[in-house]
Amino acid sequence: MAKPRSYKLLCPIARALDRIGDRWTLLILRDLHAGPARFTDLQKGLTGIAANLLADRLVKLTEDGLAEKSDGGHGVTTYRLTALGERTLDIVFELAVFGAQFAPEEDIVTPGNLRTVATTLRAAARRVDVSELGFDAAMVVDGEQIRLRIRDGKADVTYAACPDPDVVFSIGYADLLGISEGEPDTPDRHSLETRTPGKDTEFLTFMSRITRLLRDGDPATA
Amino acid sequence: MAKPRSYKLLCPIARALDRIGDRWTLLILRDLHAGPARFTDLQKGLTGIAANLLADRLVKLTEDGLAEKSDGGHGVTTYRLTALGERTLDIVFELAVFGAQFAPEEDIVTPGNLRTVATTLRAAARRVDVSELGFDAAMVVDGEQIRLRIRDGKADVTYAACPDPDVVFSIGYADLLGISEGEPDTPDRHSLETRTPGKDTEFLTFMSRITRLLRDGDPATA
DNA sequence: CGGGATCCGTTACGATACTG
DNA sequence: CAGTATCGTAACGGATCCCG
Repeated sequence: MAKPRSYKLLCPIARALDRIGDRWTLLILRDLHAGPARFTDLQKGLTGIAANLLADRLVKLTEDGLAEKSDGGHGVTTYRLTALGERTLDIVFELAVFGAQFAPEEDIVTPGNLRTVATTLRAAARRVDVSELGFDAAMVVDGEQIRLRIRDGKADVTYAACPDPDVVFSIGYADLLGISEGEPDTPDRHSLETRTPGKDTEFLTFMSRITRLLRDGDPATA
Repeated sequence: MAKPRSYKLLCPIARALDRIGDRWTLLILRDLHAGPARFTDLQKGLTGIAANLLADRLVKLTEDGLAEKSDGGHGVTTYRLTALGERTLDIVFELAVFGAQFAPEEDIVTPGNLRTVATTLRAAARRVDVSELGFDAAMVVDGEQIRLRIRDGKADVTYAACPDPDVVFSIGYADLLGISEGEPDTPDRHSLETRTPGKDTEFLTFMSRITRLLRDGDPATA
């Protein structure tokens, strides 16, 4: 890599932007927060970022110690965040809260996968109190599975299938976003299947805290 | 303005980046968080951003409702954040915490003013408990004045002179950053002048909370 | 002098094609 | 599948000029 543009300022904000301020970089981090991903997974989730750009960004993220190659098993290589890279989750979360205020463009392109949803949920879940909750939920958004595992006061959200879930929650992407941005939820916008009695209530409690946090941006009011 | 690049994604993170993801934009917001600024103030604080870029960015920020022109008095026009623009402070703060972990470049360029310092302090101050504190402090960093006004549980930090301060705290920019990033403070790195007896202790309490927050990124431990 | 607009060379981006 | 190579286009960066 030739040395890229840098602000060369002492300011910590500029130092951060030198690492993650390039176009696409924060969206790549967003998708990586959903769990390890292959090159092609990332390319799909980012709606057709040019392959050379994705390659460049992954090299830079690796050089800066935010991401690394890992063995995904079966001979495939995956990329995943390092401990340093994980620390961008708070930035990503604040961006999500801020961005939710704006109306989407007219001509939306739909992404090839919904890693983005898992990341937004993960970021929000880390900020709400789940101390009295415990369940495994499969969240099915437009047919794609997101695994929510709540236990011991910690929430783990990953873009992956959830084996043996307590509840299965199905919803469309547009409905989910709308609800988390303040639109009223109605029974026809989602379906909830309970496999372990009582866990549905816990799940709904969790979801209501998440959506309130995303709407208000402030854990204190959630 | 011709329509600029846009991710055109439904994802709230992408919607945020469509507004503030362009190069320089977040640094402009950073400087605006320190208070209303003239075109030239911004140009100085950003170490010589090209004038056309700054003009473009200000137009876009205005169109998107994040900033607006205002009358700075004496016939000068200034730019300031709107209520919507103010909401980027959490993003800027998370960037500062994240960026503080990285060593600065070898060949640093020094900015024409230290608005950046006021913003970082402002963002951090908003997250620490100041309920039992109350003072007006003039913070002099490399000769530039930052006003800290703490009262009624709220902290207001602005890049401006502070008339009649309770304490005057002087320090160099590099020292201030170093201390807030974990280096030990020593008496020779700063000077503290007390004009209202007792307020120096309050000020030092405040500063220790701020630096701990910036170092750890977590208010709970501060 | 502050607040830009214009011009132009350089760099980064984006789309497509191609390769191990 | 996981990238590399090429190339046209758009954005950036520096300089200069303009206007009140």
